[in-house]
Amino acid sequence: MTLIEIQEILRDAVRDTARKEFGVELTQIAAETPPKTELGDIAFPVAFEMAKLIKQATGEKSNPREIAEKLKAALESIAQVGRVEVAGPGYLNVFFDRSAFLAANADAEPLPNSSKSADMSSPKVCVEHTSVNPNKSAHIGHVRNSVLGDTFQRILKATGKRVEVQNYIDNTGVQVADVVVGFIFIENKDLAEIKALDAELTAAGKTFDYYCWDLYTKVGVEYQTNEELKEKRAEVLHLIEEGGNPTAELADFVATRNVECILDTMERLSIQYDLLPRESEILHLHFWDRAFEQMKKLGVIHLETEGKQAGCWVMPFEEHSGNDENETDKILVRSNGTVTYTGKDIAYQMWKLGILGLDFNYRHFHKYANGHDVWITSAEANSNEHPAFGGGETIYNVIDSRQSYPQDIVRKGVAAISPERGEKASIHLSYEMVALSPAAAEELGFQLSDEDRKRPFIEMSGRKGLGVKADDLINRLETNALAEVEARHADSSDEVKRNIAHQLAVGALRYFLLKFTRNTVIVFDFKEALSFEGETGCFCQYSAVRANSIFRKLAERNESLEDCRAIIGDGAAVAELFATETGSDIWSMAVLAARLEETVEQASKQNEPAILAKYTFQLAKAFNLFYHNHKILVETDNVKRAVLILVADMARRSLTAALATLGIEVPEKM
RNA sequence: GCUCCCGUAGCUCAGCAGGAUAGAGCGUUCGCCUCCUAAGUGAAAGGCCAGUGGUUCGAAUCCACUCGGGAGCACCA
Repeated sequence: MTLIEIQEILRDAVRDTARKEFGVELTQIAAETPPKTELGDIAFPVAFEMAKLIKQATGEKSNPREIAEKLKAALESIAQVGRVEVAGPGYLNVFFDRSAFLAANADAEPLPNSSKSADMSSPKVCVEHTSVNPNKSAHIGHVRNSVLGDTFQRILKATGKRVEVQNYIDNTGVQVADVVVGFIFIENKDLAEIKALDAELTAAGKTFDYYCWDLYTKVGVEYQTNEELKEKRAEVLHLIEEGGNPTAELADFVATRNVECILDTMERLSIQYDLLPRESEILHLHFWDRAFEQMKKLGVIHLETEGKQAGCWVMPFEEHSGNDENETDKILVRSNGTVTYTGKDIAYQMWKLGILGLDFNYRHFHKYANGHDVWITSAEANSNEHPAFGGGETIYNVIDSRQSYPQDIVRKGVAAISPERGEKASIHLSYEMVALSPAAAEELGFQLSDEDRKRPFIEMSGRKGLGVKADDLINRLETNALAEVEARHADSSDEVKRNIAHQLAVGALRYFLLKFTRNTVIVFDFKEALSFEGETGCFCQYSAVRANSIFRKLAERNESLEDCRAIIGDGAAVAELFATETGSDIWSMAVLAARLEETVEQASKQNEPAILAKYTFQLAKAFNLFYHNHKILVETDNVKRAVLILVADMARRSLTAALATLGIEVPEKM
């Protein structure tokens, strides 16, 4: 019986007793973890609420402690419960039958639902993340998006959801046009020359996306003084959108090469995708026209005939309070007949939900080293063997909080077209940006104005070339980690050492980005991001590595977990052990390890990966303490030794599963 | 002008379907490797939870207002 199951039984018992004994109907019953193990394993502060409800119903005042006493009797009759205490003004503190719990959970799967995620009958959800404009390399702000999205999809899978991961490619936008302008009009290169340049860069160990990063900045600077060049941008943008011309072909090469580079960067962080939907296909397959038809038919959009918006198709949007300058209605089709970004996004969101009535064509894009396939949309139907994409029950869009307003419009627009699915089918997983401290910006070599220097943080900007590039940071982390590994395991092979350094770098970066809750602005600090000590991914990995080394030693001695279970027998001696002070200490490790499933559920429900990150750290810290306090292998009391081993095993399996859900691997040694 | 987010230890952050003594990490000071990995660990110091008022048996947590800081409100994407 898992912890979640026991909790449900307890809740039911509380609810039944409240109804039978007091005539009170409880809807939600809050269960909390007491601050200390001495105060029990689960606490219900429910008697206070009941006293209030009874007073409302009958007008009679009742004593919370007396209510708690009655509930106590009901809960104590449950098999999994050892005893119940009424504490303080009326807390109901439940203590499990510890030895029975250990026997039932010692070999339990820490995340029992995760296997269901591969089952085609499980509900499907889509998670869109990354979506970096394919005109330059990714920076640390993009990585926050990707790590958040990737971790969240892992959390959803751990709860048994079937997940499709999409990375939207805006390959026809102005950002791509700007780099194309740079190649054609500043560098005077044609497609063949760009391909040659790409080959040169690759041969020199450099990357195309880094080259574009600099070129993009250069174009931005040039625009400030060169009006002629700015006019070229509009021309280029138009040619790209139209397609079927040399400029569009050049742009496609540039965008695709950048996508490949960004996918490489993300793969270094264990981030993979299922599908890359592109804006070019949304245009060429006329997704918007279909959405437009539906919206007109349903009357959720109308043609404005007078006023400032005359000639535009607009969607009423009352919730947004406009002022004199900003209208309250949102324009979806401009007076010149072109569709706005928001309009396209509504059509795309409809496709994701499977209510557009159109589909993309697909072709295979790339096979990852682990065999996973990623597909890309295509205008031509040139592959008939592809998985079914889109049509998710719920859609999670990982997009930073600055886009809350447009996301809100998309959600409301889609809900207007499909009221039965409603707004709840579209979830904006918003997060605050990663910014630079003024000091960090200067460390990167940027000149700041006096005004900027006084600001709490400086926003990163791809246009200005201001940002910490993802690969640079990963490289620095790997270099630092390698030096540490070198110092500890000089005799290992280079390949082993590099692999460990890589795993540590990934752990450090992912944990660093996940420990902050979504609505906290991360003011990037090199020292903190590069740290391997304290509250870091490395700390958690180290804890797991130490745990594994215990079991490596055990295996060398030909001892197994089955032996431990045999030693425990009927559990009478275990119950005696858990009743002592040291036993209580051991118990608290076991019960914390058993809370992983509950924590993952909570992180999923609240759309907050940081909850899992914090738990993982807490678990690692608890294990370090456990490891420090109990010398497991040399323990002479047989029963205690067996219990220590079983609990250590629970902890390391929970820790490993928690880390895996965060996208962090456990190195073989550190 | 309107909307949203943030304000908790010297610094960076958790805690916020109201509940037990407000927690971590970094930094500071003093300790711990004959023993399963010291990337570890013990202890100390450090708090009017921005302010005011309200709701409540009970508020860091909910409500209102005020003050600071940030983001957003396009026929841009």
